[in-house]
Amino acid sequence: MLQLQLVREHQNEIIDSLKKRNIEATPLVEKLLQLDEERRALQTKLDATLAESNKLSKEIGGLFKSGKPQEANALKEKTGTLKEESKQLGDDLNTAAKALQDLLYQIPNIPHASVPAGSTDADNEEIFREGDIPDLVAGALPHWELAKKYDIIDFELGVKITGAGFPVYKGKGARLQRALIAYFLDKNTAAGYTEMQVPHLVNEASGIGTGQLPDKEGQMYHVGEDDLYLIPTGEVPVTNLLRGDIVDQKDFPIRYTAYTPCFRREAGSYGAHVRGLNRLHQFDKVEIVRVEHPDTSYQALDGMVDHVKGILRELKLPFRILRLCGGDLGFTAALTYDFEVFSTAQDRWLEISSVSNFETYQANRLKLRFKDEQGKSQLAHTLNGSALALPRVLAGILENYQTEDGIEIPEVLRSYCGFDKID
RNA sequence: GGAGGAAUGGCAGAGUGGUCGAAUGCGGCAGUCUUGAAAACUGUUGAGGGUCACACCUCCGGGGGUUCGAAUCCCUCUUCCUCCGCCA
Repeated sequence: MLQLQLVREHQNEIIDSLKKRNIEATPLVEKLLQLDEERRALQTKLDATLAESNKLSKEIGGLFKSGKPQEANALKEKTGTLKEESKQLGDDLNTAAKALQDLLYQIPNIPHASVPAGSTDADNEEIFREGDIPDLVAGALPHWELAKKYDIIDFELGVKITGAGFPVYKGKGARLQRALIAYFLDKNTAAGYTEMQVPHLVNEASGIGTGQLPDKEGQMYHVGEDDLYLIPTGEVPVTNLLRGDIVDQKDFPIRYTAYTPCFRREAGSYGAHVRGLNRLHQFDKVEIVRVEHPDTSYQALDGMVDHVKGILRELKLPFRILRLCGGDLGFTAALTYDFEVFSTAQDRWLEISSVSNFETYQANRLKLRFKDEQGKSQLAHTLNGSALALPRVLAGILENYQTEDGIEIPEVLRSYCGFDKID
């Protein structure tokens, strides 16, 4: 959520920036500022009314004490009208504040200056590429064929017990999953991230804090009876650990990592490009989250990008990094880098990590602040990224490491797996 | 799931209808003393709105009510604790 004061002071810059998202925000912003003025006018009026009635109450108390009940009762009459007035003003204020809030929820984050204009993923800007695309044997298979051939992932079995998009990992496939999780967590903790285990269901306040709610309910599984949501990403519970906190500046950087399963309804996405592990309702991910001082958050973002690079290098997977264009940028992000691994057998790039700076957008909803040198509270910056999402990394490994007599396990994972080949 | 108790500032903990945004202690910050530190002493120390700055307003778990006036009384929800039941 944008800060109102910022909108007031930089109305035109904000409208300009939002054009990168292909949003004509002028009417929205104008309405917002108008509501804001209304709200403040109401607040001022209400405050004055309350001030007067507070004053009268004190006088009445004094009169009763000094034994002048008639005079006190005369004053009581007056407070009656004030009470009605303040009740009405209070209701109006709530209505205005609610309308303001609703509108504020509809405005996405302002893209960072470096975000390229554009409308689709075709407009994303490739900023880095590394790794050799392997020459595969003739008849190389996509991962869903490999999964069947070596009996390591069973999609049909998942359909039987739950539905499409809930795969069952078997034998060496299951072990490889566990190995990847352990390996990622080890890499992240070695880089200074504190490992956390967090709930996989969250309440409404958490969903609002990181921006999944309101409006994006449809993407999450909702447990109606208890009004809880299955997390679509570890970002939600991990970032919300600090909701409502005022942290000490000395605590920066705050760095967390967590493994969680992720649950996504993915309503309406079907077709050939979602085969196999490419798009699932339940998948595993290791997330990294940072809370930073505004002055250093972009350095932190670069650090996260380098960290993910390092992991992909060790795994020896060919990858590229994209700077997302305005049209492809998530609602709450100011700047996002996507990592994609090239899947040779599918002959396409697979997104395996997304690293973003949300600046104060989430922090404003979370009320996540810190004390600056002057002792004043300021909103912190929040960032997060995948390090990494498992299914497509697995797909990339299976497809790029296949040989005629089995799938090689990347060097760095062998000690975690306890085997060096799937055959 | 059943019965009872509780929820106050960073923490502990007073406060049962008026002058209480709230005693006191600890912690934090600043200072005095000291070569320096500790101790001791002095001062200071919640958040939000609003204002050029004040004034002023709101907040004692959340919501609603009673009252001229609520941290304090009533209703309700949530959470925590104790006991019972169940249980990995």
